[in-house]
Amino acid sequence: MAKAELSKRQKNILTYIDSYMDDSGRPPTIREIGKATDISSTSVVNYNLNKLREKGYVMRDAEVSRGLRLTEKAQKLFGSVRVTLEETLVRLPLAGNIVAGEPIEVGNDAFATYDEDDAVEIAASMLPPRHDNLYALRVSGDSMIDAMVNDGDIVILRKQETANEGDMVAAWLMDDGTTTLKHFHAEKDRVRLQPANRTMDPIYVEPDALQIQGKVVMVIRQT
Amino acid sequence: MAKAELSKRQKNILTYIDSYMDDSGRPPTIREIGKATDISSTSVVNYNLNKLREKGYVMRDAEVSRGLRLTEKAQKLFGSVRVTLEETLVRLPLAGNIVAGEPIEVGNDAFATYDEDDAVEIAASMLPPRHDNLYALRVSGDSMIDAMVNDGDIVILRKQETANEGDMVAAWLMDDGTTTLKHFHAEKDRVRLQPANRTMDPIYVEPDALQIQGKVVMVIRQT
DNA sequence: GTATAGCACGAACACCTGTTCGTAGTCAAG
DNA sequence: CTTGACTACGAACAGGTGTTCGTGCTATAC
Repeated sequence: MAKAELSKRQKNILTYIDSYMDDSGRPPTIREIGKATDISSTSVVNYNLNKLREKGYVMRDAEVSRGLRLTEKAQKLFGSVRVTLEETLVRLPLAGNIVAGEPIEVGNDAFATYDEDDAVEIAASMLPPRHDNLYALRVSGDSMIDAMVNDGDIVILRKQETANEGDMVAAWLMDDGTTTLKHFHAEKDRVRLQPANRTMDPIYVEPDALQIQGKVVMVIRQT
Repeated sequence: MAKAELSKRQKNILTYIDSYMDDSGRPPTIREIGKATDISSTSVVNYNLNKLREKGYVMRDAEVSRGLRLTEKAQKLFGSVRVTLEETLVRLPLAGNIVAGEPIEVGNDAFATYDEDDAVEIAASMLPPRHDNLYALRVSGDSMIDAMVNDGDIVILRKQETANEGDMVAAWLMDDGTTTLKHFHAEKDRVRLQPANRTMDPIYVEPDALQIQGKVVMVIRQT
C-alpha cells in the first residue's frame, strides 16, 4: 500500500464529498466530483477514489450509483472529533481474536499500544464498577456456538486466572487444546464447565487441565 | 394538499428509505424501493414518492439519481432518542420484554415516557450512524436459543415493518404465535428465516403469515 | 539510456435510473 | 349508469453513471 499522504487532488475530492453530503444528504457521482475538482475524465476520478479507498478514507460499493461513503478517518479530517469523557464512556482495546485451538494471547503491552481503530467503546453504566484489566476479543469461527457466541461477536473479558463459582470464563482446555467460554463450577475434585445454552450438557475436567484466561463480562453482537 | 394520512404502502416506503440511509449512507433508487416494498412498477413508486412529497415527508431533486431526502417531518415519525454528551453516548429506552408467543408491543409513547432506570446506554461508535427509532428489549425465556440469544440478553432493534435481504429481524409468526429472531431472506414466493446458529435449519413461511417487528441492530449479554 | 511505477487522459460500453405514456381498476358523488 | 378522482400497472425512452481500455506523461532507480 502506498503512503497515507494525500495529493492536493485527493484532498479536494474529500472536501467536496463532505460538503456535497452536507448539502444534499447523498453522495456525489463520479462526474459531479470531476466537475467540481476540474477533472475532465471520469476514470481519473475513479482512479483517485480507489486510491482514497486504499488509504482508508472512503468506502465504495461496486457498480452502485453514488456508492460512496466517507470513513470516520476522513471525517476526522474535517474536525468532527469525538470527545470522550472518562466517566461515561470506557474505551477498551480490541486485543485480537479468539480462535478455537489456541490460548488467548494478550500481552501486557496490549493495554498501552492499541490503535484507535481497534477499540471498542462501552458506556460505563453497562459495565461493572471497576474497569481495570478489561479487554475485548473478536470471536473467529463457529467453535463457540454452544456458548451462544457467534462468529464475529465481541467478547469483553477481565483478565484473571481464577474464577468464582458461576462465573462465565474463557478457559483453555489443555487436553484437546481448545478455548471455550463456559460457566465455571467448582465441584469436589473436578470442575464442571456448563454451556450457556441450557439444552447442552456440561463437561468435566481436572482442575490441572484447565487454564482460565479471563472472566467474561459482556458479549456484544453487531448485526 | 391532500390529507396527511399515509397509506400502508407509503409508510413502508418511508421506513425503507430511513433504514436504507442508515445502512448505506445514501438514499435508495426508485427500483430499490420497489423491490423492497413489493411494487413491481417504477411509476407506482414514483407516484407514491410524489404523494409523499406533497404531504411533506420527502424532498425530491428532479432528474437526479437517488435524489431523495427525508424531511424532518418524516424523521419525527420514527421517534427520536435522547442523545447525551456530544453524541458519544446514546440512551435507548428499554421498552419491555420479548416473550415467545406474544408480538412485541412498543407504543409510540415508549419513546417519550421511559424511566431513567429502564434505559440502556451504548457508545455512539458502536451503532449505525443514525440513532432514530432504536429501542431495546430484554429477552425473557429460552425460546430464542436457536437465534443465539439467551434468557436475559438485551436486543437492540430498529422499529420497522419491512426488511432487507439478509437482515436479522424480529418476526412474529402468526401461524403458531411465536416471536423469533432470524435472518430474513426473500425467496420467490416465500420467506426463508435462517437461524443465526449455522448448524440449524431454516424455516419457510408465507409472506402473509409473517409480521416484521423490527431489525436487530445489536445483541448484548451481560454476565 | 532503459525500465518501472505512479499518475493522468479521453473514449466507449453496458447497465442504471428517473420520467413519461397509455391503460385499467375501485369507489364515492352526481 | 356516468363521471371524476385516486391508485396502480407495465413498457419504453433518454440521459445518467460506474467501469474498462488503450495511450501517454513524469520521475526515480538501475
